[in-house]
Amino acid sequence: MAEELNVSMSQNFIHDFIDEDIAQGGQYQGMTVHTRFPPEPNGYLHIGHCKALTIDFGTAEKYGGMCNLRMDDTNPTKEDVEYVEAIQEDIHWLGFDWGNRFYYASDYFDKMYEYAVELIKKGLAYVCELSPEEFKEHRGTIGVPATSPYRDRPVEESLDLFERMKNGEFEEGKMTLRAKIDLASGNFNMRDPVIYRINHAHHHRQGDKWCIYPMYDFAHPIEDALEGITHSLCSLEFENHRPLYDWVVEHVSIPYHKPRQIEFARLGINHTVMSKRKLRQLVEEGRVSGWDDPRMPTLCGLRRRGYTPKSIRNFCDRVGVTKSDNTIEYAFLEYCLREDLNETARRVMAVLRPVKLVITNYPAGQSETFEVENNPNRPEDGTRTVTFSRELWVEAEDFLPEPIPKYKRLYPNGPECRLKGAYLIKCVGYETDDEGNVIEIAAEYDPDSRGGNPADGRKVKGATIHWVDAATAVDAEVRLYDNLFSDPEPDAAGKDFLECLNPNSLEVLTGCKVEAGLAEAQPSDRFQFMRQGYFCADSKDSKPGRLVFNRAVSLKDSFKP
RNA sequence: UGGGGUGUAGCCAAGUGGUAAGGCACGGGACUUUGACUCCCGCAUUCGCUGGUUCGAGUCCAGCCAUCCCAGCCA
Repeated sequence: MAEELNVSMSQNFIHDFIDEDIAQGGQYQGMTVHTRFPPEPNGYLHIGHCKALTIDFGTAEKYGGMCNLRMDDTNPTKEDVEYVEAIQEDIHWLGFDWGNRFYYASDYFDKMYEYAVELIKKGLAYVCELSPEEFKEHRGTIGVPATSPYRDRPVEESLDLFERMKNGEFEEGKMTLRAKIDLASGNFNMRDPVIYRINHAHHHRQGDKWCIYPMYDFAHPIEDALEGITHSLCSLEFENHRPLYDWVVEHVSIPYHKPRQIEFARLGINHTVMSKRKLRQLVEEGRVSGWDDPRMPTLCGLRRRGYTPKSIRNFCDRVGVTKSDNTIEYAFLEYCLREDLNETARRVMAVLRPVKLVITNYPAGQSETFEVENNPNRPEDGTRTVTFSRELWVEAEDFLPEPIPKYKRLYPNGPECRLKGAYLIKCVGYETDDEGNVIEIAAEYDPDSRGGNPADGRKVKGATIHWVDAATAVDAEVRLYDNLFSDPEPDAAGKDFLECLNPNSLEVLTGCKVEAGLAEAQPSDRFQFMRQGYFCADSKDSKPGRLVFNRAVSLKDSFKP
C-alpha cells in the first residue's frame, strides 16, 4: 500500500536516535524496531493524527519493523466503540495497515493491576486518601514540595486498601494509588503521581469488571513494554512525562525490555483547529453537521471535501519531523491535493456565475456534439461527449465590456477566443439590463474550426473559454461555506467552500463517473472540484472561481457570494 | 520568580567547525485547446541577541531575550 501511494519517509531526528540505539547495540540489541499508534477512542482522527500515523508506521517500515494499532482506552468515561470503528476505518482509508497487530490497552488491565501490587510490595506505591480538593492543597507549588499524610503507611495496609479499592468498597475520589517518587521534584509529574483512580464506570469493552482504572502515565509504558515496542513516539507535551515513563519501566518487572519514548512536535495548520476538544465542541454545539462536516480537519471531513489519501500522506511526509512548534500554511495542504488531483482527476466543465452567450451565426434549433478528453495527462481516461448549440452559458468574468490590461477573453472587437473543444468565436456585442448588468453576450463562430482547430491552422490570440450548452444544462444545488473554523469561531481569513448538495447529479452533469473530479486552479480564483461534489474555493478576493461541467450548472439562485 | 523544550526567509525545513539545500507562498517571463499544468528567472551577505574560543562559528562556550509545555483522580 505504501508503495502504491508512493510516499516515503525521509531521514529525521527520530531516525538519528534510533540509528544511535542500533549502533550502540544497547538495550534494543537483537530487537526489530517496533512502534505503535495509540489513539484514545474518544473522538475521530484528524489530519494531525495522520502526521503521527506517518511517523509511527513510517519509522517502523524504514527499519523493517512493525507498527501496532492500539486503542488507549484507560478512561471509560470518555470512550466509545463508535470511535474505535471510525478510527480503524480512517486509518485504512489512508492506506496504513496494522495487519493483525490490533490491541486494546484495556486487555492489559489484569497485568497492570499485578504490577501495581508489585510496586506497593516494593514500597514504591501507596494508597492515598486525600480527596481531590485536599490533593490540590497538598500538591505544593514551585519551590514548595507536595505532602501526603499517607505516604509512609505500611505496605500491608496499602495492599489491603488497594484490593478493596478494586473490589468496589470505596466511592470515587475517596482514595488513589500513588507512586512514591519525589514530592519535591521540579517536575510535578514526579510528585508522587496518581497511578490508579476509582471510577465506577462502565467500560466499553471490560463492562463492569473494573472500578479502578490505571492512569496514562502508569499504563502507557506497560502497554509499550508488553507489546515489545522499542520506540514509543509521541508528541511534545509528553516530554515532561518521560521521567515517569522511564521510572515505571524501571521499577516494574515487565518480562521484555525497556522501550524508549521520543517526542516530536505535533502538526499545526492555520485557518483551522487541531484539537480534539475543540472539534468535539463544534460537533456538540451543532456548529457543524458532524465529525465529517466538510469544514472539519478530521480525516472523514477531509475525505468528504475531496482530499485523497495520497495527498494527505504526502503532506504529512513533507511537513517534516522536528521538535519545534510549527504552523503549516493551509496553502501547502492545498498544493499537495492539487498535485495529486492534477494527475488523476477527470476534467469537466461547469459555470458558476453564468451569463448567456449567443452564437449569432449558428442556426437556431441546431445542435451537435463534441468529444472532449477527460484528462489531458491521461489519454487512457478517454473522452466525454458534450452538446453544443446556439445558446451557451459562460462564466460572467469571461466577458468585459471594456478590456483591462492583459485581458485575453471576450469583449467587443476583442481577440478570437476558443470555446474549449468546440469552435473559435469572436465577440460582436452584448446586452445589458436596466441597471447596466451584462445579461447577454453576442459572438460569431468560425464554422471551419470544429473541435477548436481552425482550418487554416492560425494561432488563437484569446483564451480558451469553458462553456456549457444552455439547452441541456443541469442545475446543481449548492451551499456556500464561508470558512473553516478556527478557535472555534469562524475564521474570517479562512477559505470558502462550495458544497454541491446533489452530488448524484455529478454523474449526469459530467457524463462520466466522477472519482476525484477536477482540479481547476487559476491564479486569481483557484477552484478544486473534488470527490463527492465539494468545491473548494481559495481566492484572494473571496470570490469563487470557476467550475466547468460539460453541461450547465446554473447557480444563479442558489449561489450568493 | 521551579522543571522541561524550541528559536535558520512570510510558512515549513536541511545543515553536526570550512564559507546558508529543498519545498510552499510570492514576483517576473516562456509555453499552453483549463489564465491550470510544465518550464525558466528572482526571492536570508546571514542563522533570536550579545560577547567569547578559532585561521575560520548557523554549528563550540557564556550570558541574555523570545516562545511553547507542566501544578487532571484526562490522554
